[in-house]
Amino acid sequence: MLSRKCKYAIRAVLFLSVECKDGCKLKGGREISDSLKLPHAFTGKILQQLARQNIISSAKGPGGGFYLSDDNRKKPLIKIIEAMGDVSVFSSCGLGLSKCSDTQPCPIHDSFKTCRDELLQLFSTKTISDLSEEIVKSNLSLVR
Amino acid sequence: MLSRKCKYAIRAVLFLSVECKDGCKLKGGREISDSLKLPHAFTGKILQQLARQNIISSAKGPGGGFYLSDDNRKKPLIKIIEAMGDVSVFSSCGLGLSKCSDTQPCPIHDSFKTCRDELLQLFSTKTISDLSEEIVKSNLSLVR
DNA sequence: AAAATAAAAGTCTATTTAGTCTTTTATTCT
DNA sequence: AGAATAAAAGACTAAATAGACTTTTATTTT
Repeated sequence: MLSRKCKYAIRAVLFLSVECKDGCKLKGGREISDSLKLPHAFTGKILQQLARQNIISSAKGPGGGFYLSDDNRKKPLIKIIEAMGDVSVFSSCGLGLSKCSDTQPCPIHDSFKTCRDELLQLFSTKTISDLSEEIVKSNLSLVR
Repeated sequence: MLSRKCKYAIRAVLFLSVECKDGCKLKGGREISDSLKLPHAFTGKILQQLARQNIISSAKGPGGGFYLSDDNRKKPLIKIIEAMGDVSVFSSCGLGLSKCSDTQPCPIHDSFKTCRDELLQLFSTKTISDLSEEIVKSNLSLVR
C-alpha cells in the first residue's frame, strides 16, 4: 500500500507524539530508530525530510533532536503521506490505467474507488494528536 | 497497491477473456501487449508465468498463442494476484508491523483492516467471466 | 523433412526504492 | 574561544522491481 519509507515516517511521527508529550523533551534520531527498530541512517533521512516539510520540528546541537509543536500535532496523517510522496495511491486506478475515471471506468473502478476513498477518509480525518491519544489510551503498538 | 506486474497481468487476462470468447481464437503475446500498450517482452514473461500456474492456457507453434479455457474463466481475480505474488497486501499491516493483529493492533488497525477486507472481498468474488461480461456490457476500458 | 511460427526459458540491463557513510553546519556547555 | 553534540546535507551502495534480448522447444504448414 504505502512505501516502507512512508510507513516508517508515520511510525516515527506517532512515536514522537506519544513520547515527548507536554514536558516536550526532544528525541534524537538514534533513539527514535532504536525504539522503533528501524535502520537508523535511513530513519535520519526521513526525519530530516519531515522536518524540512514542517511535519515535525527539530533542534540542532547538544540536547537537540526532534519534537512536535502544537501546530505539528494538529495535522492529519495524510500530510505525512504527502510529504513522503505516496499520496497518489489514493487517486490512481486499481489496474494502473491513467485515464480511468467515473466517466471512463476500468472494470473494477466503482468498488475499488469506494475502498480507496474510505482509506483516504481515514488518513485525512485522523490527526496525529487523535492517534496519539488512542495509542496511550489503548496501549497500541508502533514496533514490530 | 498492486505491483505493475500484477496490474498488467489482470489486464492481460481480462483482455483475453473478452477477445477470445466462444470461437476461442488464440491471441499471440505480441497482439496482447500491443493492444494493451504494454512492454511486449515483459508482458511475455507475465503471460508465461500465468500459463505455468494455470491461470491462462497456451499453445505453441503457428496459430498458437494464449487463451482461456472454461476452467480458467471461472477463477476469481485473486488467483491472478496470488500467481503474481502480490497477495500479502491483503493481510499485512498498514504501518508495516509484522505482529499487528486484532489482539495487538497498530494505531490504524481497525479501519485499515476493514478497507483491506473489502478489497479482498472484491477480488475474491469477481471472477474473470463476471468481469468479462461487465466489460462487454458496459464497454469498460482496459487500455490507458 | 524442412521452414516457419510462437511460446518457454534463461540471461542480461535499467530504474526505483531502500539504505549507508562521510562531511558540514548550528547550538550548547565548559 | 574551544570541545562536544546532534541535525542537515550530500554522495555513495544494495536490493528489488521492471523490462529487454537471445536461445531453445514444441507445433504446424508446405
